[in-house]
Amino acid sequence: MAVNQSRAAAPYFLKCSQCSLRKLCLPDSIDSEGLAQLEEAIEPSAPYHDNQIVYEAEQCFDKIYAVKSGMFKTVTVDPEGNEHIVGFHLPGELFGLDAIYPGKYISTAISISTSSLCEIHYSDLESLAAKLPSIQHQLLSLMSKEVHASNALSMDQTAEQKLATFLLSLSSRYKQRDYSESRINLIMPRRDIANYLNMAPETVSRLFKRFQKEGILDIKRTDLTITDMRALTALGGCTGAC
Amino acid sequence: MAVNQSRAAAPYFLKCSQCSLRKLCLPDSIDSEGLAQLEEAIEPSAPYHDNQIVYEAEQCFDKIYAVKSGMFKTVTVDPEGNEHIVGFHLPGELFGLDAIYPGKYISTAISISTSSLCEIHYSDLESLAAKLPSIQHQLLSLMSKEVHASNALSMDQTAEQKLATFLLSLSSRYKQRDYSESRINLIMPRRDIANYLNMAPETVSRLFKRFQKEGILDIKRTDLTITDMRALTALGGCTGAC
DNA sequence: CGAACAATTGAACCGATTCAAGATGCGTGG
DNA sequence: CCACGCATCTTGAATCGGTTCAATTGTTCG
Repeated sequence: MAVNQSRAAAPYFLKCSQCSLRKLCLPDSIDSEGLAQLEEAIEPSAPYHDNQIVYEAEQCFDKIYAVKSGMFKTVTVDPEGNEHIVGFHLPGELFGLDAIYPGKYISTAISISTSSLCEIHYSDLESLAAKLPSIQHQLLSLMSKEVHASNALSMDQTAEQKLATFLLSLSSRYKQRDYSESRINLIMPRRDIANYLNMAPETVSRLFKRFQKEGILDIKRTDLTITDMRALTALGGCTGAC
Repeated sequence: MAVNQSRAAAPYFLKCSQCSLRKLCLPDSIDSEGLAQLEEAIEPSAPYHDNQIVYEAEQCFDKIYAVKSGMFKTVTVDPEGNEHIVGFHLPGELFGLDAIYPGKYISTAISISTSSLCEIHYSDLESLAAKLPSIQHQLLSLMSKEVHASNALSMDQTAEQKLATFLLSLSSRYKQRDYSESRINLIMPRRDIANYLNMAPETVSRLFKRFQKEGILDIKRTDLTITDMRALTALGGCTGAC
């Protein structure tokens, strides 16, 4: 069932003033004036249903987004028309930052389930960052983090390692937002997981089966329970920075 | 011969005040006072010989670096002791930015040939960025660019596509710095190219041979000449953002 | 219930790696 | 200046992980 879904509706994310964008001020900001300015700049968006577009590739870059609930994916389309999923975005995470350099979105952002967002104009965020060092630092830090995530994915790994690392990543990201780290709702289809990890859906299926046989996890459709975190970590190898 | 090497010694890079870090102010800064402050913060480093370490993984993060001449590589080592090359850094490029988030270097930076650097303390850069919006923007823009580069590498591609894209990347990066875009000095060993692209050195060798047979390029040891840029671009597919 | 789509499973296939050998280039010392 | 030795690069043949193709089962929803 919708394990995370239900948590996503928790009070914490209900008011935009408390959405994850506010965390840009944290952990060290005591500047309440700046905090107020930040909250002023943040706008809640209308709720999204399944498979709705937030922005499209090539579109002019103006805002960045924070996930309040549900899940989003960002996808690129190469000249031959093949889609490639660049990332999944969980509650509490930002997306759209990769558009800063070209000044236009390079990917298309799409909701995966019933979801909600907060938005902020990037120009507002930049001027706030100039005023508040902690925001500037958090922003740069976040970008740095994204570089790591991308680098980790580009490492040469077996399909087994990639899937293990992917699950561990989801687990730790949910944990960080106070969701369960062992029970995860994989709302995205297998096809999307496979696409993101650059493998065939069949391979994902076979691996899930093997992991289950080995007692590492328990999966039924979208409902995943990690039963042996230690074993999964061992498979993943270099989980984080590496 | 050392095609790029000789260019690297051109006057433009001789004085640190004109090294690539200064470009953080560009293209739009007219704030000469800020420019002076930036130049103040930048320090030239002693020259590096082949295979010397700039910083090591796990070391505390304090400075970022700009390549003045030569070439550097950043490498990570996974738990099993396998090295992985994260990037090559050409004259005019920065490295060390991925250390912002963890607050420590996650890779080891090593000179590939006789090379030189400029350094800047990251704390100085952050405070300058807070004062000068153009620097802040350039910095964020650069980070955004790095995300793209990593994402491009993590795309599912054949060995052929990856090598073509790699060569095109080198070409365009050299071109951007006013070096030749068609004649490139591949000072790094085949082993390193292969490692960076996640393939076996043998595959790199075979591909170079094929590219040569197809009249796309002319390579002898480290001396590469791209003879058919159009064909190479076609092979590369989604070169840039994708 | 039945149609449409998603996930699973099995068998053939292919790209790239691995292993093993040979060729080439390069620095060193005679 | 040539001969030697070491390291890198190249080349060929066997192997393997993962994909592709094809068929089956399972799930969702009108």
